[in-house]
Amino acid sequence: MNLKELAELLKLSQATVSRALNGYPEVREATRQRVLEAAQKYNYRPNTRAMGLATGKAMTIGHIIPTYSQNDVVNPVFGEFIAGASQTYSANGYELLLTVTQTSDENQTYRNLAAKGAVDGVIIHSPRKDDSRVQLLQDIGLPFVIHGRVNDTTLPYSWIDTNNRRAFNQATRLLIDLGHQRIALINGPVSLNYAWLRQQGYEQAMQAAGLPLDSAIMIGDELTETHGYRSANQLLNSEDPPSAFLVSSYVVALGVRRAIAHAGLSMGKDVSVIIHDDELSYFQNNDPEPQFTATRSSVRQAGVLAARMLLDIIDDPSCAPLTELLEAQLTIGASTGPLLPSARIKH
Amino acid sequence: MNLKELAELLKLSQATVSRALNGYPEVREATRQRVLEAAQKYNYRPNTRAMGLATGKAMTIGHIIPTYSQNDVVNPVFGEFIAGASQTYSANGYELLLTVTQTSDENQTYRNLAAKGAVDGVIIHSPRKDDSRVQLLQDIGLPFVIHGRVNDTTLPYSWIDTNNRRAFNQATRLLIDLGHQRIALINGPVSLNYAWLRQQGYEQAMQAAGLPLDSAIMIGDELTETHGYRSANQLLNSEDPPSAFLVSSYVVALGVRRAIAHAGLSMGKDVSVIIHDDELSYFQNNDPEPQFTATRSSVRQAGVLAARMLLDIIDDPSCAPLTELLEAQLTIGASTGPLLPSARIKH
DNA sequence: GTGAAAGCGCTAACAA
DNA sequence: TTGTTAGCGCTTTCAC
Repeated sequence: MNLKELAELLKLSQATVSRALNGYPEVREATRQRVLEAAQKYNYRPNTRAMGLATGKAMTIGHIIPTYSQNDVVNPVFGEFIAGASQTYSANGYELLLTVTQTSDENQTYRNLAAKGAVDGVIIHSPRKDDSRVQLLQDIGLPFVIHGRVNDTTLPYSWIDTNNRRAFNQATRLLIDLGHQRIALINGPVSLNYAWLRQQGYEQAMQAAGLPLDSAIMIGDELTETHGYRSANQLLNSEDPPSAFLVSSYVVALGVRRAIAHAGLSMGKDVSVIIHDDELSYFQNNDPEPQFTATRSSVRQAGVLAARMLLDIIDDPSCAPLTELLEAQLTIGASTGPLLPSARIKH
Repeated sequence: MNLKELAELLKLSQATVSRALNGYPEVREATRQRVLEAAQKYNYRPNTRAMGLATGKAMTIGHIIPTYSQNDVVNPVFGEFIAGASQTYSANGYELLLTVTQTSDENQTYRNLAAKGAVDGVIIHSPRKDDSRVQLLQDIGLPFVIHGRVNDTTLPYSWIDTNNRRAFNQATRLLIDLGHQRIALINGPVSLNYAWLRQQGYEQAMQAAGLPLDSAIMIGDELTETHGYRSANQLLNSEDPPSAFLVSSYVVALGVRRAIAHAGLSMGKDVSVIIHDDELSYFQNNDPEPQFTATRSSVRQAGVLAARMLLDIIDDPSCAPLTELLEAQLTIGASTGPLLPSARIKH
């Protein structure tokens, strides 16, 4: 069923039917009712492409997920983030176009998307510390919001991010308070800005406590179990093994735990582990009630907000960049042995 | 830059330029070269919507992710699956439209997508044991492939799935071989078919060994850490606690481990745990070399294949349903104490 | 308050 | 081999 057929059926012009459907005021109320009913009855939906052609708007937002290596792993939080964004989109009549792209040809990806007129704006994922996409998108004139931030740029842009630096600063302080001096940081790839910020938070806490920084115990790589195992294994077998691990992502932590078990050490006794994960985290301690909070919902909320921001920008492209820094809620999962309730990090 | 402008620039008709670009044979080679160069130079990309309108094809595939509760969790494997599918799509000039929908209005979602002409076909995720979507999509006439299978239907349809029943049958057998008699199954929601199949595999292995089935130790719920903790905690504190856990997904396993620690038990000694996870898994034992295989790549591969199948169906709608059953590769992660190398499950 | 007609950017008959 | 023309389904002036 298309407009023409619907109009013929109603013995009205396409124009009137269109106006009635789109809420234009000049349509007589009785007519509108008639149109609405018929549309309902015949399950009429305006054709997206035709509408887009006529209005010049795609009513579509692109989400672009870069993969940095051939078999790169997709960040598990994407699912939640996108679920949140999707909610905002459908509430506003937008659709979500997902593109997975290799870093090598990512510039082309953005250019194509803009040139094809496939999207009205994009959300950028996994920003690097120094990311040329900010410049590129501003050149193209495609509205965008970054999920995360870029470090090495002076250009203004819109973003939403969790406070990674603060979260890691606090987690490091917690381990220091527990008496640890040699704390390993098992991180994501430091070329990605979130990992860089996490490292900064760690470094600041260490320095503030007068503890030395040792690049040998700060290891960044893809968020895989293998990374966790290899890194922890290597460190535990080194001359001067750490007494604690601060780990990005519970997937990596699975590997760290395995290495600890493999070394015959007892977690929470011989060695402490703190996990930060955007998606899932909990306190592991001896409370009778589980101290658990999933932060999945906050990642989803970030998606909702990011989408909202982007739609606002599209509405008013001249508006100043929008930014949003979310404090991580209870995102520290710990297996530290003598973890005291008072030491718990609330955000 | 659009077709019209490009054609004027080249002093050719739009038709000729279009033909040159689309590889029609009747264009003179010299002309084609001229067109191709100009297109390249001006970074011309045909407008997707206009093309779609003219051809009647959307060149877009929809992926629909149902959420069953308000704050349902998005299955972490979606990311990998979609990354794989995306690869197939871009190689064939298709785009990926992602929709997250509530189960309550999911029928409308599919109807809308079809009526709006937004997609040429869809991939269905998270099929239920008895899923009306098969019937619905066949009624609508929208080509589709299911990621997973539906149990209670006689209708033919196309699907790709991992062999969940077999994986859980083997995992259960492994635990039985290790001497366990009371094995708890901490599963996903049994209304979802994958969980149902996993349960079947478990039940068959138990029955084949002459062991009783006890519905009190088969608990299905959302794949969250909380589910794992609560279920395991309850079972460990019951009159007749299990000596082993077979767990769907490592996220759930995190909770199970926590409950075990909380009960003062030692994992792999007092109690055994086997984890099955489509996305990530490994053997945890005492081998010097980590026995680890990530199956993320196989989920991604499933995405590649599913997309390929769907495009084939769209090409030839009259073809017979395509199906693909993937054997899980080393998808059992174990923490079983006396796990012998010979007991390892290869697929 | 409603209709006729032009046009969004492209493809595909049909002509030449 | 190339050009002309008529749509694809919708919105939006401009008349009435």
